[in-house]
Amino acid sequence: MEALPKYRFFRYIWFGKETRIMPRTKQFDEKEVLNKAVELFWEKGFHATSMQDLVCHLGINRASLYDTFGGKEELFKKAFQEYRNSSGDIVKRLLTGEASVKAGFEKLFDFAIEETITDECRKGCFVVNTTTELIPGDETIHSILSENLENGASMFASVIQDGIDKGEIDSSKKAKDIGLMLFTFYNGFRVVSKIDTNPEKLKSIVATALSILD
Amino acid sequence: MEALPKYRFFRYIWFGKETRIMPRTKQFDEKEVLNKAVELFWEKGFHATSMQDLVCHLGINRASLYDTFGGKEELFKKAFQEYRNSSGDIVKRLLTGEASVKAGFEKLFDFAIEETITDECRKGCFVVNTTTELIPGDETIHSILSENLENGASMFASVIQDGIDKGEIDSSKKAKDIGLMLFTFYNGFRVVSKIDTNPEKLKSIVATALSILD
DNA sequence: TTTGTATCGGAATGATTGTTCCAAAATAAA
DNA sequence: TTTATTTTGGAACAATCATTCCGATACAAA
Repeated sequence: MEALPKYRFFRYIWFGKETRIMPRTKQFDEKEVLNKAVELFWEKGFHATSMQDLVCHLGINRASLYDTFGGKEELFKKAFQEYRNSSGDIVKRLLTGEASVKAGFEKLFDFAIEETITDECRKGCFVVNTTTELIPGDETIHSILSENLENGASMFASVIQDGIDKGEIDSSKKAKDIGLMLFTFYNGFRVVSKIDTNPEKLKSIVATALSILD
Repeated sequence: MEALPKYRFFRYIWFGKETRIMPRTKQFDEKEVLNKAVELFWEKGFHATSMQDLVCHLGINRASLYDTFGGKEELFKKAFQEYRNSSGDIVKRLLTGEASVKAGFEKLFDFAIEETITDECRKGCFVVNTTTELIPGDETIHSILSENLENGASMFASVIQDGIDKGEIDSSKKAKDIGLMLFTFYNGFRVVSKIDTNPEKLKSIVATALSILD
């Protein structure tokens, strides 16, 4: 026998007026807890992270976790979205905040190197990790990643096109092609820098890749 | 109380002469079964592949699996080694079997594209997948991946150096730097081609990357 | 203060995890 | 054929998995 649905704020609906009674408030900051989930999924990936891990590290109760974020998959997707939002903003800021196109790309890769040497547990890039872990698999994630690829490559391309328009970059070059290529390279860079964190080596790799802009 | 070790071929050892008795032989081809394990781990990764999955797809018994390959981790490492051996051979053959350096790299990337459009389940590259899944984590795997990076990049570099020596590539270029950069790009290419399998798009990305050899 | 309801802590659930064990079948040498 | 020993199939195992449930607690509104 199936249970009846549990209606919240029963009296409010029943009497049709503002007699809603507010219960106990949440005892944690939802954003803060979500950021902790980001850290954990980012480091270990979806499958290797257990709900037990999350309960331990998030500092909130099991039931609160389910009530607030849904199940494991739902929480992962929220955490992933949170990461994409914040890291997307950072990438845009780094790339467009410099005097020249090349300086922008250098800033972006310097930031990735900084993250690599700072983060002693080598989490890499959450998006790249998720790409290799969850394709093939979840279709929702796949379409998010497709959109991300599209946006990232076209962001790269538009910055380069600006450089071409300003005469900063040779007009024989194709912004779209180079943008897509550098975005692809960026993905590889986040893979390789999980293996080898030597900053000089990483800087040299970046310099060689960015020579395509000269 | 700990169990005594089980000595195999007991009588042989005991009497010190060739009285060994041969038992029942294995009813499966070890190499064949290992290749099926490669397929499964390659597609799903280490954590998402269960022993139950393996028992189902390998077609051999649970006990045989443990007797022949050890536990899950041991089997994964053997499967991973098998993949590295065979794919390493392929990469070397593709890269060095052409008339020019650039043609070699084109062959290599064409092969990757072919694999991408042939394999409808988008497994990508087992090595790249393993890098992002198991770092941070297993130190044995990490050192194998370090060695792989070293070998791959220096193979790329030596091919390029040959091209420079033959006057095929401008002598102002540094083989080691370009080799490392292209190897990094290759990693990214295997990530991106999990998301987008459009062969024309992929070919265009490769062409742009390889323009560094001109 | 009373009241109703959401949060909380933790136990409970059933499914699945990796691994081990054992009796029965199989087989190469004696 | 007998013998010794491994392979094999499947049950059994304890641990862990994601999820649900429930009584106690806490709190905003009445």
